[in-house]
Amino acid sequence: MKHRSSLAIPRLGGTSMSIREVAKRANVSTATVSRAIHHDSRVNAETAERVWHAIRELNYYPNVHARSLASGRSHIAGLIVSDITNPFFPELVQGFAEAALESGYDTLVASTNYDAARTSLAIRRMLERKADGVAIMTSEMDESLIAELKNRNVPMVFLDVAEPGRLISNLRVDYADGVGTAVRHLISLGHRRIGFLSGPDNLKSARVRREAFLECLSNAGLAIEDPRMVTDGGHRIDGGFDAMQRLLALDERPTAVLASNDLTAIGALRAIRTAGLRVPEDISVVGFDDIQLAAFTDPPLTTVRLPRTEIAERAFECLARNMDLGQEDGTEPVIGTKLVVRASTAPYHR
Amino acid sequence: MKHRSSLAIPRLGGTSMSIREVAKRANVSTATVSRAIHHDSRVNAETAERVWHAIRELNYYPNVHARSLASGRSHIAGLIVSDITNPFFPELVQGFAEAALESGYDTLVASTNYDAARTSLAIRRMLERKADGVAIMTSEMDESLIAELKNRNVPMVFLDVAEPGRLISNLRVDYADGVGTAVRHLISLGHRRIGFLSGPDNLKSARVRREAFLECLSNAGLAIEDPRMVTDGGHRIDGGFDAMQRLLALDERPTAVLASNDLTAIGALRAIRTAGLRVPEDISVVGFDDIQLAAFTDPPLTTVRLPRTEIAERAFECLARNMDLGQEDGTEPVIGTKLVVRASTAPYHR
DNA sequence: CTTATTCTCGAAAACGCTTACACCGCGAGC
DNA sequence: GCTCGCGGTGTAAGCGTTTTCGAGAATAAG
Repeated sequence: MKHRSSLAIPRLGGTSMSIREVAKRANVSTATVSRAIHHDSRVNAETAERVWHAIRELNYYPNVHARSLASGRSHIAGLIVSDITNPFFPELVQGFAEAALESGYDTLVASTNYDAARTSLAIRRMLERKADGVAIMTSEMDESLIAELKNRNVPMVFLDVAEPGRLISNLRVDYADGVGTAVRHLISLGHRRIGFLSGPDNLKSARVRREAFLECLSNAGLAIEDPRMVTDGGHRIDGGFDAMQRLLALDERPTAVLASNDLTAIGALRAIRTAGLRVPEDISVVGFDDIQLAAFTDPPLTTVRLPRTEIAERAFECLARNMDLGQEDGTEPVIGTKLVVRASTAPYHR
Repeated sequence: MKHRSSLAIPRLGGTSMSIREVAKRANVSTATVSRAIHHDSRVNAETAERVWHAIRELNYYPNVHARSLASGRSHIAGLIVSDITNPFFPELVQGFAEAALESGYDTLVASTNYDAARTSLAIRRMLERKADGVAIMTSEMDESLIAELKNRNVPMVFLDVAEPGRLISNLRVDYADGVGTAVRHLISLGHRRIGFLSGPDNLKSARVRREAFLECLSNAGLAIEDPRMVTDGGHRIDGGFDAMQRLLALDERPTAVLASNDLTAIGALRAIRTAGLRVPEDISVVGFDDIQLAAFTDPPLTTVRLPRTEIAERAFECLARNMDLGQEDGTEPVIGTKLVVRASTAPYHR
């Protein structure tokens, strides 16, 4: 028994305190130290205090790898997003990571870049690192991949894509309501020819928004006659720019447009101005998401706020329910939206 | 010896393949399997093939926690940024994570939010997760914290804050050059009264940019007379807005301004327009960073491009040199900048 | 044909923690 | 007076790898 590894070979990482040193110092066994650390009620209060004292004195903190190996829990929460570069996501990541941290979880972020191979790799990483739970905030997700997680009993939470089930939750954003208030806002301003800059068709949430738009319009007796009035802006600035140009080229161009997200709206803003028109005098535009930037476009963008921080927190809550409380059921909280009226919309005139 | 843990208690995570099963399947010892996995040249090619075959058949992948525990290496790279919500960072995170992934590292991101407590916590997390290396892309970093990492021989790389040393690298951005070309650009357009919207004073890089600005101007014989011509925009949109308003209120307002970052410039853009003036006809503005958004402001922003992806890749390279190649020295690559001329600058007239 | 090398490989210790199980007083119940 | 239960604690097995050490076979050298 020639222990003392750290003495033999000064491994990378240097000498690090182990639970044994704490045990020795506190004059107890390693088991008791472990129990004290986990606030196990079975250890005598006095003993526990002695242990904590030693811990502080030695500036000890447990080796997470050993801990994970022994306990089977990694205390890592996975978060998969489509594109961290999209301004929608950083706040989401931040909120999630923060909530996770509060519960003692580290967050492993993966950005799929809308790419199947990367997505698959992302799941693989979650599996390898043995994430205790995974939040999947992207829709490009193969069934087989989530099956892999399901098989291993990894709790999951989705954003608007899956049905809740065992260990699976889903956040449902009330897009219909959001789109509805936006459209009604436009209608109440007197607009009748309203265009829509949709998102990529393979994105469920984008489809939902478009459907909601269409339905809302026909409910108001304004059903779209020209199908070209809804056109794909790809949820990106340049896509929005192009899409808006198409709308402007129409014989009967819209007097107002609703964009499927703010990036698209920003592109539209530029296209309109480039065409020599003014917002909101000539055309009103409303976005969707309310990214931070929306308040600083020119003019400031009227948009439907999608509460990212709330989404993030709810998402982690869902996971925590399964991870910490050991519940097996999934839930489906509804996320509300809110119209933020700024200066890119105005009454229709002329 | 009652092994079969996975049979006894179906732990969370389900039955997971272990190296022993592979060994059994390939008719070798676990040691050989381990060696085969690591492409150890000492294992016979034929045996290795047999092992790999078994691995594929069983869909086996190693338990990272066991691996980390035994090897002392976590294959986790830490990345600490000040604010992931700041559009400057997501690209950085993305680039870093990507580079890391290619070398088999997962990235643990921490956002300090410019807060000392959080920063301290971030370091702690890196320590606990035993990150093999840490990239520190924020300047609010206490000496004592980095000492903690240094003690444990964790390689580090900084962005413009530290001196390189043992296991410590530093990326040096050539701000002087960037600011220089921007100022010369403005001067060549005929501008003589040039204002500066600086960043927060506690940020080293912000100070450097301001100094460079001042020096560059005096080199050109245009030394600033009115100290109010350089004012703090806080590196944020609203800060830039306010700062620009202060500049506009001056008796002799500038005909061009250089902002310490793009966010500030965007705020300035709005302030100028709000004051009823036009960019670039009345005032030219140039930003710094070239965030994605800069191409889509109105007008598109002339700015100094700071290559974030390159920074990210270089940063990881620096760490990898120490982590993988085992070199002990640090380096200090210089990161160049490039002026991107768009439409927010124009010749001075009248 | 023996001895020294080189190749391959296996046994088993070690990594640092968790946890099932055993154990040891000690007051309570009969 | 003896068993029972229980709060507290220690012992040691086990988590799934990596890695040292040495053994055996095969090859090279003498």
